Amino acid sequence: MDNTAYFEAIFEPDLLQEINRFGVLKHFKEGDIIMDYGKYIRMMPMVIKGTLKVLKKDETGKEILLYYLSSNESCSMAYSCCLEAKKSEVKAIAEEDVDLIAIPHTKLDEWLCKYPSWKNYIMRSFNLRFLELLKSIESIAFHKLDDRLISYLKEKQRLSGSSVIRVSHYLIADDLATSRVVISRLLRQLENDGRIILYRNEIKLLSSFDQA
Amino acid sequence: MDNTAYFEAIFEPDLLQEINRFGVLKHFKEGDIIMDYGKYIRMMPMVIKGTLKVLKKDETGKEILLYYLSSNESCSMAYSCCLEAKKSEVKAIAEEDVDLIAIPHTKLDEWLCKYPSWKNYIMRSFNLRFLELLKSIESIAFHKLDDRLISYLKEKQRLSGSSVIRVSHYLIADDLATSRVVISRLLRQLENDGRIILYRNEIKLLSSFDQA
DNA sequence: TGTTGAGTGTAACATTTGTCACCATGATCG
DNA sequence: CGATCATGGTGACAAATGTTACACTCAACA
Repeated sequence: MDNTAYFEAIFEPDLLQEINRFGVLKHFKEGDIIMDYGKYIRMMPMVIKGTLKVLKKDETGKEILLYYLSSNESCSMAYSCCLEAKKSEVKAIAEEDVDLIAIPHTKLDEWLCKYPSWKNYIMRSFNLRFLELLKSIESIAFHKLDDRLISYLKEKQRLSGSSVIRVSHYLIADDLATSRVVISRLLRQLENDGRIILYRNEIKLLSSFDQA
Repeated sequence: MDNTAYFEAIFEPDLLQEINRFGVLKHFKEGDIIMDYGKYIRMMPMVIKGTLKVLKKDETGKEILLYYLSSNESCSMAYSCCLEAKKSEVKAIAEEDVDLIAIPHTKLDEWLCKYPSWKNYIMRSFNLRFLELLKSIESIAFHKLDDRLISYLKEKQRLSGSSVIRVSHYLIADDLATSRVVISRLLRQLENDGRIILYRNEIKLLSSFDQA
């Protein structure tokens, strides 16, 4: 196991041992479905490496991106579902290759009382999830598609660490719950404004992109 | 204190005593602001009586309704904020007269370990809040305004227990983050379809309203 | 080499939602 | 009674987004 430095910094040794003993290390490849609608949730995932995205769909099957989960983050929504063995309302897909530790829900509860650092971690995770969902609502409710597209591209840039983004117009349209034609139209506009350059399956953000 | 039967049913006597000792009973009148943007949160509210609504606003001040909180429900978003003494991202207004018990955050933590029924209550609350936010996202992202208006009216009907809803077009427009003219237009359409009757400050849902 | 499929550009049009302007009505209060 | 204000009805138009249809390019591959 690598990349656990963050956890070593915030958890006491006893807890780390328990995580090692009871947590189940899982690997997913880019595109793998980590959690799907309607499946029962019995574990909470802690992401060690990589990024996954969390989606919600409507009755007709159209999906929208809720947020990303990266290294050291957890999906506490999963935790709150464990209690009553609820079915999932969301889907999670590996955006890149992902390593995560799945913690069984019996331990989640036990550690809550036993380790203050665990309780803090969980509470911070709850708070982060709420904030992400609120951000998502704000974006959908108050911002026009062109703004949302720009935010989307910036987030991709941040996650990949590169200003060249490998993604098709179709995929963007799916994540923003609109159609490909609309996205192509807006991207073309951004290109005309000299903020990006479009290639096949690739978008290059220019230095002028960050304006406004 | 009245209307605490629900809590008596799910909490053990010891915990009820503690709630009585450390919880602060507060009253709000219809329209009172219970929590506002940017204020620090140090308590978690448990609603005893009445209904309050929770809003989020954008930079320009436009607000949108997130969800309602009614009897026996708690805002666990507040709880998760307590840990780091965060500022509120949302506003809460009394929809009708409200009685609630405010629990100081030190006790929140303490009881989590001490009383399993409290932990269950809190976890269920977290889960409910997540589900409400997801419902809100689904509504905004996937449904047209006419559907959202219908859902809004149904929710009002459910909360008031009456098919006569006292509300102005302006208020609906605020809650749905749109303009009065748009709402008036859609309501007129619903009236033409024979599903509602419009009066001043009042909307009557007909029996045909529940269709489709 | 030719075929196939995914990705993209683009026009034309429909629908939904937002905005502005103006008027009408009913409530309140001096 | 008359002034004022909140509420809501309506037309006209603008802007944003959705939809359909079709052409073109590129990569993969038989």
